[in-house]
Amino acid sequence: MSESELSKTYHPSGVEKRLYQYWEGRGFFAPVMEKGGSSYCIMIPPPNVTGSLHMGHAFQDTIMDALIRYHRMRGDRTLWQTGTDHAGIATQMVVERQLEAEGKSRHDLGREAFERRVWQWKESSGGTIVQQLRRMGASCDWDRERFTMDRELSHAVTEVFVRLYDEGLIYRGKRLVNWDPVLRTAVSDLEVLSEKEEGQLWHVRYPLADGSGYLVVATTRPETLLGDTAVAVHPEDDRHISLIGAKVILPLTGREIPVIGDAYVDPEFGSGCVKITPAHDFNDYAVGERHGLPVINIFSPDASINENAPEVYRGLDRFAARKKVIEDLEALGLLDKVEPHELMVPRGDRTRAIIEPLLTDQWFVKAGPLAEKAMQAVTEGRIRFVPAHWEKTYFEWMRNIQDWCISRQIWWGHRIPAWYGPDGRIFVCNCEETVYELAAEHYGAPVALERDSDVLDTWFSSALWPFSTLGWPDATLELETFYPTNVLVTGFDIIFFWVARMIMMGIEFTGEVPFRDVYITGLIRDAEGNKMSKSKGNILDPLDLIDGIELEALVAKRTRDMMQPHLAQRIEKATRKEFPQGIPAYGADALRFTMASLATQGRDIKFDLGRIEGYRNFCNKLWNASRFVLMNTQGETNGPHPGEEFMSVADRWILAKLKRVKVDVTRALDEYRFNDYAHHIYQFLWGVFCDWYLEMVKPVLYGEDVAVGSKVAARATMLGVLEESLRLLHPLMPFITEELWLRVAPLAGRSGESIMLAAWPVEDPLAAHEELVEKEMDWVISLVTTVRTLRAELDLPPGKPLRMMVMGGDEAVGRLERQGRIISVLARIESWSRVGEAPGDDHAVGVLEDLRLFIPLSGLLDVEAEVLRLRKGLEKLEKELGTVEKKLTNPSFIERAKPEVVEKERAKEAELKEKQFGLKEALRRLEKMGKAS
RNA sequence: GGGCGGAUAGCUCAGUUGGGAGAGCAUCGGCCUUACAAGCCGGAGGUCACAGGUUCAAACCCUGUUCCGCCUACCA
Repeated sequence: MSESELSKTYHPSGVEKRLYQYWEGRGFFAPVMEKGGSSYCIMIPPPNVTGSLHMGHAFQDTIMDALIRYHRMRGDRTLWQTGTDHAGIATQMVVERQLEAEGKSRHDLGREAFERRVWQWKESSGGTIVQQLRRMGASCDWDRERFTMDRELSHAVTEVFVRLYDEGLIYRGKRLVNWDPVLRTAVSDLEVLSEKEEGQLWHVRYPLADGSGYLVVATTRPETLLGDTAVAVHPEDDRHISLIGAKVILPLTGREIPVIGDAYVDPEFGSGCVKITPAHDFNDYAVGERHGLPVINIFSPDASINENAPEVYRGLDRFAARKKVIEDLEALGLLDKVEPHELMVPRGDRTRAIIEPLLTDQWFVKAGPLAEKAMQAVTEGRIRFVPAHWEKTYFEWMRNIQDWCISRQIWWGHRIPAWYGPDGRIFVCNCEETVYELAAEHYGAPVALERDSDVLDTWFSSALWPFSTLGWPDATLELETFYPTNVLVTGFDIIFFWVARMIMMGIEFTGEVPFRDVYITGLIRDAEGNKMSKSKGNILDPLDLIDGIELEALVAKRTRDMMQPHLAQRIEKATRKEFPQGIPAYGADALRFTMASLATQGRDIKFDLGRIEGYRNFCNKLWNASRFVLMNTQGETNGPHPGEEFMSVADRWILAKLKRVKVDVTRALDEYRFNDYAHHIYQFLWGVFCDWYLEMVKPVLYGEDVAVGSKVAARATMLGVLEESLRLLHPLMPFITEELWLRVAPLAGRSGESIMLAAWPVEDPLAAHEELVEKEMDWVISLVTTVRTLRAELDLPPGKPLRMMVMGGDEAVGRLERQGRIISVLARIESWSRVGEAPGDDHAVGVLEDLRLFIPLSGLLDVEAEVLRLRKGLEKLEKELGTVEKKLTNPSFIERAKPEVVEKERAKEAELKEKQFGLKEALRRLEKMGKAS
């Protein structure tokens, strides 16, 4: 490849798709099963098949891919198991909406045809998110992609259901459950979101049956009055205690219901009397059980009033019924008063419909025994949360765990493997043929069975994901190799939905935890800290950050398909203001690097476009540094290495720094400190390699009097360091590192088809002589910086060569002598000389440790300004010296602090004093001079 | 009500076992220096929310307070 192929700036669009196709086509993502040694596996949290990639995915996928690529490079048998989730309710809703557009309902099709239709939809439109994952550079093993409705996974689901049923851990029962009247299905309590809303509190008079007056009860849901079966008061409430046992007439129905005493009532609230509706409130249900109250269900599955209510209300929707009940009460003079009242309203997370507690037959998983073992796994350290504090959340929920309602009254999902005999007897079996045999055996003759029409909660199959995808219940090689998996990367919002349930199921069915570590990520928010949501119009699409998007397209995208069209205008305005130029294409690597650099443990993330721009620039920096290296090595002799004696101190120094960054980066990855990983490699490549080393190497490369061996050594070092750095960066920036590595590696004497298959750099500790080299060059850098600062402060043109005089100890002067060439180039020192005493005319003074620098200004020195500058420096220094001396004069510090700390302070004091002396000396002379003139 | 988290530079945030307050962005000054203006060089900027305590030493440990988030349960 010729250097002309590297453009002056990095253009990710020309690189990413090509390289991804290369990797995928060559099968680089699949684990090498024959290989021995350790294995490494991550299960992707299967995204909804209906979904598209959002920032949360981009974040988590970056982290997973970085870990996967890192371990693959370390030589582990590495599997990133991918796939999607059938998302029962969401998917059914999507397809029903399509049918609706054709003027049909799912009932017109019938169950089987509807299921076929969903499969069709899945084949044609379900692949969006997995294609988007590829754009992120995700190195999942696509040949092993799974879908929770696949035959093998469905088999695992049935198997688990049957075993749990046989163990008595699954049961069917009539219970009050959360009912979504729009979907007409039960949902679990986790799928209900309660939010504060403005409502009203109606105070209703309930006449006493003996005609002696009335009680007032307050309610936020007057329509449920029709199902009341008691009025409760607190048993120690003096105002009402005499009424316990009395009867009241339930308005509008004429039913007589008792007044009961129950400590559930808060005497302080309202009138101290509560209406009890066991069929439509979870608390009331409990009260009803305690007092043996009848349960009157007044709602149909669509939440309209049923035949248990007086005829005038029947068929009314619950909101219409409320209106009529209020009107009727008012007409009867039974409405005492109405107050505004803030209350928590439960809504379905999919439909936003108000959830209704409803008494129905459902299937439940008995959670207690499973939770017990799942908690143990964490207390015993077999599972570790990162950051650790999330285990508190986990325990909190596990301790209060409720039985899990797993049946859903929808069509899309795993059908419950239960059949009912003619007498209602339940047969649960993993095989449809066998179940008829079982029934025949039971009844003594073949009978017709009816299969339960419900399907299972999607999370039921997700809970099995870590082992069902590996072939369970068969004892497969994959299961043996990769289970338990190493780490689960996910958001805290599904710790309950998914993480806890995977742990319960994993332990129950494999005897092993499903994963060792759980890395919990924060939530990605917008720049203002708001949650990203369609209705707020503040969503950023990861693909738009990669590819860029024009303003008009962005506006159109954000305002399309709005649930509340009136918000569109505001969103458009905000979008135009925030992105007046649209969004530029930053590339996948910049996005990934940004995600990692923001991934600090245990905090939400405000996504800042400034960051991604900065990391796009970093890509460009790396690109150009590589361009520089290639320009200076292509067609040149870069090896064999001529031997250590030809290596410059700069060469040795950069190798020492590389050793350090290898250790830092590896540790950061091992500890899930992705921000540290990003920071260290960024700092090394930009702040050390580019800013210093490449500048130091230029005089060697370009110098005419430099030995050939030195030039070869410099080129070899430059190539070697770049090549290893690319490998260190690869897990985070797969594309640009591959593109560069394929050109750099051969020059560095490495071969290989891909950087993703290259070995992770070996870490080894710094030797003593390397630390000395490091120290010397660090000192050189300080010196160069001191001169540059002097220049800037004295307004000396950056390009103007300077003469310099120095006064100081032998070590400093020795360093100066050894590194004179580098210093003269980097600091633009034309010549320097050592002097025994400070020069007598006007010189600017700089101090570095015990070394004093004098820059002659040939009559240009502004004495007053110089005095001011030095005083300022002195002031700052003496402040620092003060705190150090305070410590050292404190006897208890000397006595009680660790010796190395005391030593450090002493050294610091000495260093500061040297510098103080230098500055004072300079000031004294200047002030004398000032007076003289 | 219960639980969890947060408050550090103008902004967004790091800060590992207690031991010299950091980064990026923004800002100011100077540079088109032969890899890179998506760049280079330099500077300024902090009462680590507040009040106590422990310690030779506290951004960090303990107690309390204020404010801000999130989760969870709710008073009908």
